[in-house]
Amino acid sequence: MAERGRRSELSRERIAIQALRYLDRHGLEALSMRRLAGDLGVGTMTLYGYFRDKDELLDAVVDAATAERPVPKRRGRAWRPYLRELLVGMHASLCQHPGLVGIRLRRPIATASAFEITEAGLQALADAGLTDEAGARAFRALFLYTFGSAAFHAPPPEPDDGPPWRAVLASLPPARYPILAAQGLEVVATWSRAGQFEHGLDLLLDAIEARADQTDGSP
Amino acid sequence: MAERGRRSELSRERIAIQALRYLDRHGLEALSMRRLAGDLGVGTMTLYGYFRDKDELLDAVVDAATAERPVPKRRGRAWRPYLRELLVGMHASLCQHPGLVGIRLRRPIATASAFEITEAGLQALADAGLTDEAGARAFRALFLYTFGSAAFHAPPPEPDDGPPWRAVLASLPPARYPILAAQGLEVVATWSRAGQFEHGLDLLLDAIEARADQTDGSP
DNA sequence: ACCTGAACACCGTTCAAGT
DNA sequence: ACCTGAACACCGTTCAAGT
Repeated sequence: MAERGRRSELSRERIAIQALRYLDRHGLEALSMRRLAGDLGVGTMTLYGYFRDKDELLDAVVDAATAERPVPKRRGRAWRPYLRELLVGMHASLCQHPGLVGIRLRRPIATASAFEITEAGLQALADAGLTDEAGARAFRALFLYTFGSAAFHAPPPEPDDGPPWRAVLASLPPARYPILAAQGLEVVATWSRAGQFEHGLDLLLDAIEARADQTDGSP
Repeated sequence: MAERGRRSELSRERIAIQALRYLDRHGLEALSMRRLAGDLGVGTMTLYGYFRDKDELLDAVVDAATAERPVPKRRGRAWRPYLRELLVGMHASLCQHPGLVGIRLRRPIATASAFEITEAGLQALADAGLTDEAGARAFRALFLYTFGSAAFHAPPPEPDDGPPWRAVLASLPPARYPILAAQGLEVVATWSRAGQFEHGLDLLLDAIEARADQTDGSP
């Protein structure tokens, strides 16, 4: 009898890709070795033939997501638009796969492919005229801001009962919270509006450019 | 017979403070209802008389940590040094209690006490001359950068086997990673050096100040 | 009123056994 | 070689019972 044929194609990569799909659909909390194995139509312990433990599998999931969106090529662009594209892409990738944030938070990923974006960013900042140290610090700041933005991008899967802030904002005593009591809803709406990430990113790039000009000694 | 007397003082606050201590010592992964109850010398189910579920307990832990470090008073200071102190304090609090990062990441906290720092920050930015929207966006950028910085501050409890990057950095092919292959260790060392957080914070404040001056119309 | 043991439906992982 | 059921030491939470 012809089998479904799923098991015959089992590999580290196939398992990681399926895990990423599971993550996108059900979230990090729901991803267990037992459920992933069931999804793949194999016994739970089969997965341990491909990965030492769950952490090693999650590392492979991060790599699978990284491979999905290669670091863009420079193609002669100026440092600033290129750097901006690097980080907008990283932000989009993390927002597309929100589960990755939790994985990378628990234990920083240090693989060669994870360093590709770092290399590209440092190169761009060197071209901008920053010293090695200023470039390293500036890229780290951009990375941390991008990661923080993605971490707070969406209350993962359940906005069930309306905006969770509304009741709290309405209850703030105006004497102690003059701004939020009056305009809290607008403030919160601004935060989740499109362009918020890019706004902060452009602030950082403004400051980096200003310092680069200073270092250059040009007027 | 005189009991140890621990149970008689049980309250939401006492439980939350003990949970925070447990979190600091053993990390978020290790904190279970069973172990916390054992720590307090009560049965596991006793905790459910004070909190509906674990999430509600974790919210109380965040509040306990927030109460520990009140939002500093303005006391007539200029907007920029004050705003800087607000965020340096938040960063220090998150680094002092690394488990809080994981809690707040899973589900944004929206309590009145969590909004205190927002109110203070928005007030400072209004004094700087930013519009309501620019102030809301700038504060959000500062908050997200600060949170991201704290999230990557320390690989929680185990740097066991030396720097985890060393081997990976040494293996990067210089042709594709010219900067990191040559100076990877210095780059990574710069990231974890004291002052990295403040460096990025000052970049953001520089850009905010520059835009504020522009809005003012002053030369 | 306040507390709690037993039980249920889950985890990740080890081990010894299957083919 | 590759796969896997049973078992172990855990979870959060419900329920019914204790005082």
